[in-house]
Amino acid sequence: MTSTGAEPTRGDFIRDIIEHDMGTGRHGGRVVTRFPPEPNGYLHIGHAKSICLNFGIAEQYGSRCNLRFDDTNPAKEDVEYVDSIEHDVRWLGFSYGNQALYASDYFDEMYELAEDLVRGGNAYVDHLSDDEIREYRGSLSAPGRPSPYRDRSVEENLGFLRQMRAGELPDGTCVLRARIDLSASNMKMRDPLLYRIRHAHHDRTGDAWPIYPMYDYAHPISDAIEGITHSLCTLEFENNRELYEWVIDRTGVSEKHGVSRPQQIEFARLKLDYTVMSKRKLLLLVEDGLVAGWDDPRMPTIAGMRRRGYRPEAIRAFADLIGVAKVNSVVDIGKLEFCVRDDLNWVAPRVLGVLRPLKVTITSWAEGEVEELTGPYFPADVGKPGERTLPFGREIVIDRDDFALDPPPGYQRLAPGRTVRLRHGYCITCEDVVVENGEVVEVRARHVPDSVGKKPAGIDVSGVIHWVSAAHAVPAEVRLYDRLFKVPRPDEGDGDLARSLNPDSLQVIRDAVVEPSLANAEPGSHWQLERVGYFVVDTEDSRPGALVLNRTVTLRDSWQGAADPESPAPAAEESHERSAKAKTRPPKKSRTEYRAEARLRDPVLGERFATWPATYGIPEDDVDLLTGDRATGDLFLAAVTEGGGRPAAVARWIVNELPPALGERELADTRLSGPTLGTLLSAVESGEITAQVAKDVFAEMVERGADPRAIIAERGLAQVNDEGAIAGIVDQVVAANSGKADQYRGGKTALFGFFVGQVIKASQGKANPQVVQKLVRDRLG
RNA sequence: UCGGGGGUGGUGUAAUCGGUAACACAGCAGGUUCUGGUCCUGUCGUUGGGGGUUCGAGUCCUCCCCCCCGAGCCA
Repeated sequence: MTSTGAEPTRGDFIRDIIEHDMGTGRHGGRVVTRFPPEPNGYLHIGHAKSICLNFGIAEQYGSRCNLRFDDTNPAKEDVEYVDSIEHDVRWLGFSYGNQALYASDYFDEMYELAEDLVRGGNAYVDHLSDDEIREYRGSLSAPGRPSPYRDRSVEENLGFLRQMRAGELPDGTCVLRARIDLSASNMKMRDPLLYRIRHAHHDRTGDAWPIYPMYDYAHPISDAIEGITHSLCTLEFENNRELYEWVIDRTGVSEKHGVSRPQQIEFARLKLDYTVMSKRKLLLLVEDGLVAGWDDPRMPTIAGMRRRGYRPEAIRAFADLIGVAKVNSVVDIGKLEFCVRDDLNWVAPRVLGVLRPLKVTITSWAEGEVEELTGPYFPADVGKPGERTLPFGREIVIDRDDFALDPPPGYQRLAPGRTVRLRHGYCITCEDVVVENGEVVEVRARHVPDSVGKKPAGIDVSGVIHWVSAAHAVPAEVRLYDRLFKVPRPDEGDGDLARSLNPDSLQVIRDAVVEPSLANAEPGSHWQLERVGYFVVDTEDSRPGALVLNRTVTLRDSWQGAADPESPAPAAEESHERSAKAKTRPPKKSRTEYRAEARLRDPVLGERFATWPATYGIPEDDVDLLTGDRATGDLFLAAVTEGGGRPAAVARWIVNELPPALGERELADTRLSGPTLGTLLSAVESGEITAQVAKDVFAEMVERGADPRAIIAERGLAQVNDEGAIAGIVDQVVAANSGKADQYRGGKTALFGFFVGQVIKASQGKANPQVVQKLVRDRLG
């Protein structure tokens, strides 16, 4: 396994859609995406997922992904963020042409289109206050009502809009609203705001604009202007899609630019456990001084992860690992750590460093004598070249954790009387210990002569430990980072972030030492301190002579003796109570209720519902489904009375097979007739054709009103019952899948369905399934 | 007058036409190893629940349950 940066990206539902669009030529074979951050905060790992998705698709199709700043709200935005965002995107390894784009570049065109909307009666200026607008908008379960200003003349509206644009009106005086539908069940369509007045200075347009467009207006237009084909956003914008399409449609902006209309596709945003992802909460951490800044190595920001020592390759591998879907999910942060280790394993040279030094005197080694040992930078399995020298002398230091007076079972380190190997060096045997105030302050040991690179004969070596020559040790400050929060879901509960913080998320060790080869390590360089973890030389605080190392991630530690204080999250007892938010929402009406209402409105349906169970002897559940509308019931009636179908069979077929055959169509829009349905079902019941074939025929009947008899006759679709004929197919299938046949005989009986399926498929659905089953069973015995 | 989107192992994501529930992480058990790392092997599952259609259902029909989103002059 290698670092996964170059591995092929797995398919996902978005790429499926794109593939499909390429096939149908929906966008003229083009794929153009965009990443549209608002410059009001730093990018985090969640954005990284979106960046990898959008830019990854562009790379995959050899096309383009635009970086476009959604700078439509000057009150919240800042150039500081623009710079950091551009830097982060490039650091992740993506490029976006010559320069970043800005929604504000399109303000002129947006305004022109807004006037068009007014002229076309599709927008109006509303003088209601914000409170009134909210009130007039209604609620989730009650329709809104129109503003008294909704029906002013085009001329009046145009006049007000131009006053707004000219800066003649103070903030809040009025707004431009789309004129759609105050009773829409989608709240986003209840005459949404398009422009609001903001006498604010904009970083790019200066004071040129006293009005600014809303997201729902600016976004689709920006996409269209740039010729975006697939506009990917997160799930919470699903309700906005209808409005997105309305704007594209009513402004005609795509047609004006001669491009296909962009389509919005939503996917689930990334959630990670043991961290928070919302910009607001991250800002809170920074402002409250809970972390040292946006680039604090504990932050899930790209800047923070970079400083922590994560490489872009790891982040991209992570994005690839977690995939893209529409399910709200929470990713285990261990997966990120896995990607980081998997990446660093191949790039970080191995060196020795001691975090909590314990002095070891090699009593058998002459004072002042130094031996230059050598050690490769990489283990054999990584197989990269390079080595450095490791001076060894009478006095060395080892980690306190690597010595125990009273070693626990399974301890593979140093203890009184035991021998361990010093990594790349001699084996040493502990023969004495100096204790002061109950604490071991020095270990005295003898070295085993001639044990470098050789197994010492007759001596049991407990393990291998890391060490540094005391005389040559390079002092270092080591910052041990751990997850910022101690609970898996800091977002839940009362939301008091401070109380969920992990008090041990940062531990600073000032008296660590590392081997001399690290003395001039470059800021930003990655190292593995063997047996300790991966580290990066801090880019901000490390100085020549004052090394600062950040722990990027620990090594995987499978030693049970290693006390692991991170107790796994107590499986949050699944509460069967509805969530607080769910309770505030009105209940949905079921389909049963809709059908019942339809029957109340239409006495004919009501009568059918009441009498059919007895008249035709079919289950009430089926009757319910047949009597929710006239067309379905009429079809049933015709199939039974005119087509001679058996009522129960007709009902079952209409209930189970009609909806999928219909797809998006309405029954009334098809040429399906009751009598032909009756004919088809009689053919099935008599054994003339198989159910499988009947479904295919039925699809054509729905599609083009075909006559089942004709299709069956023309194509020779009669059911095949002849054992000899079927046995031939069975033999072919078994021969073609001899490996699977062996597996089956070996006990993998789940393959039975596979073989039956293959045979039936080979017979084009005509083979009698019971006969096929019997023969397959006989043949595979 | 409510509407929209979802539910596959502990976790994330797959599964052509309805036809072997797969891959990875984590866990557990071994093996290799001068890192308790890496690597290798094995092990762990009947798709939220019920009913139905079908020779065969994660996939189709149906009822129920659960979760998420929407009433900013935020994005």
